[in-house]
Amino acid sequence: MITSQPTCDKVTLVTDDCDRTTPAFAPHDHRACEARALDEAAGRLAEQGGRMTPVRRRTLEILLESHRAMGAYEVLDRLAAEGFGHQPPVAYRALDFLVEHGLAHRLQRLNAFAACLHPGHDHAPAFLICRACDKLAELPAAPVRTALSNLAAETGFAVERVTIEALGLCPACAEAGA
Amino acid sequence: MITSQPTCDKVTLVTDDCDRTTPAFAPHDHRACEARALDEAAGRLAEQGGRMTPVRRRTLEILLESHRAMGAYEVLDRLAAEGFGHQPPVAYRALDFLVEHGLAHRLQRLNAFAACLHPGHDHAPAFLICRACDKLAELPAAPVRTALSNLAAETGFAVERVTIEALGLCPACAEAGA
DNA sequence: GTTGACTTGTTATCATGTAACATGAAATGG
DNA sequence: CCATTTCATGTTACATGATAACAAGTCAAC
Ligand SMILES: [Zn+2]
Ligand SMILES: [Zn+2]
Ligand SMILES: [Zn+2]
Ligand SMILES: [Zn+2]
Repeated sequence: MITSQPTCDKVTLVTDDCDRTTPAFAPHDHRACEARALDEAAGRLAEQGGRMTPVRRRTLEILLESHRAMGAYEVLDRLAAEGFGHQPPVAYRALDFLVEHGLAHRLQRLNAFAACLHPGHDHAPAFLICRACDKLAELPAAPVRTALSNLAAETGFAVERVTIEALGLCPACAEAGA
Repeated sequence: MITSQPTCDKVTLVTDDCDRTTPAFAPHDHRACEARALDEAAGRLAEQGGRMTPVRRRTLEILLESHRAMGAYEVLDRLAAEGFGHQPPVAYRALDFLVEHGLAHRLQRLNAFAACLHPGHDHAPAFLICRACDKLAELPAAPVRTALSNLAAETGFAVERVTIEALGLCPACAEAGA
C-alpha cells in the first residue's frame, strides 16, 4: 500500500508530441504518447519498487489505447479475452495497483479509470471530460487546488485530497456542434 | 427535466445561525438549519413549478437530519420503514428530483446524496468532506471554478459543469486527532 | 531448497443504479 | 362535472460496479 499524497502539479512544457497544451483533444502521434507513458511508468515503478507484471502491463496498455476512461468490467473483458482471469478482482487489482503507483487515475464521476499520460512525476491533475466524444484530458491543477485550500482554510478545514472533474465540450466537438 | 445550469456562487453573508463560514462543522442550531432549508426549498420549487410531494418532502427531511451524505439505499430503507415504496426507483426518483431542482447535491466521490443547505438560489458549490466524522460542508466555489475555466479555455475546452470535492479533516476532528 | 512475501486466480456476495411496465393522483379543458 | 392528459408512485427484473475470503502459483532471499 503506497501512502504518498499527490503533491506536484509542475507545468512541464516539454517539447515532445503528446504533452503540449491539449494532449488528448488535439490530433497527435498517439503511438509516441503510449510509448512514452509506458516508458515513464516503468521508470516510476523502478523508483517505487513496484513490480510490472504481465496483467498490470497489459492493463496499462489497454488504458493507453485511447484517451478515454474505461470501466473496470470493460478492461476485464479485454483481459479475459487475452487469456487472463475472468473475474472482477483481476481487473480491480491491476487497476488499483496502477492508481496507487500513479500510473493511472480514477474518474469519480464516471466510475472508470484512465491511464496517466505523464506518470513521470507525482501529480494530481484536474480532468476535462468531453460529454460528446468521451475523450479526457489532464490539466495541471495546482492553482485551482491552492485556491480551494485557501478558501477551506478560512473555515478551519484541512484539505488532503481534491477531486476536480469538469464536464464540457472539447474543441473538436464544440466546433462540430456549432 | 430541468436544464438550468448552476451559475451562481454568490457569497451571501447572511446573519442566521446556519449559514456562516462553517455551517456544518461548527456547533449550531440545527433545527433552524433544517427549517430554513425546507422553507427555501419550498420557495425554490414554487418558482420552478416543481411539486413537493410526500415522498420528496420526506426524502429531503431525511437528508436534512444530518450534515452527512447518504447512500440511496440508506434513504430507501428509511422511506420503506415509513410506509413508502420498498424498491430502489422510489429513492432514486425522489433523490434525482431533488438534485435536478437544486434542493440536494450528489457527491460523486461517495456515490451519495446530501441536502443543499441554502437552496434559495442556484449554485454549484465545492464540498468539504471530513474523512473522520463524515460531515460535509458546502463552500462557495466561484473563484475556484473561474480559475479552472480559464485554464481549460486555454486548451479550447468549454467547461460546463465542474465537480469539486475535497477530502480532509474538519476543525473538530483535526483537533481531536492532534 | 525452504521460507516468506507477493501475485494471480477462483467463488460468492454485496452495493449501486436503471429499464420497463402498471396503477393512481392531479391538473387541464371542455 | 367528466374526459383527457400529464405526472407520480409503485412494482419486477436486470445491469453495472466493487469487495471479501480463500486456494494455488511465483519469486526473491536467506
Ligand atoms: Zn495520445
Ligand atoms: Zn469531444
Ligand atoms: Zn445544520
Ligand atoms: Zn470531522
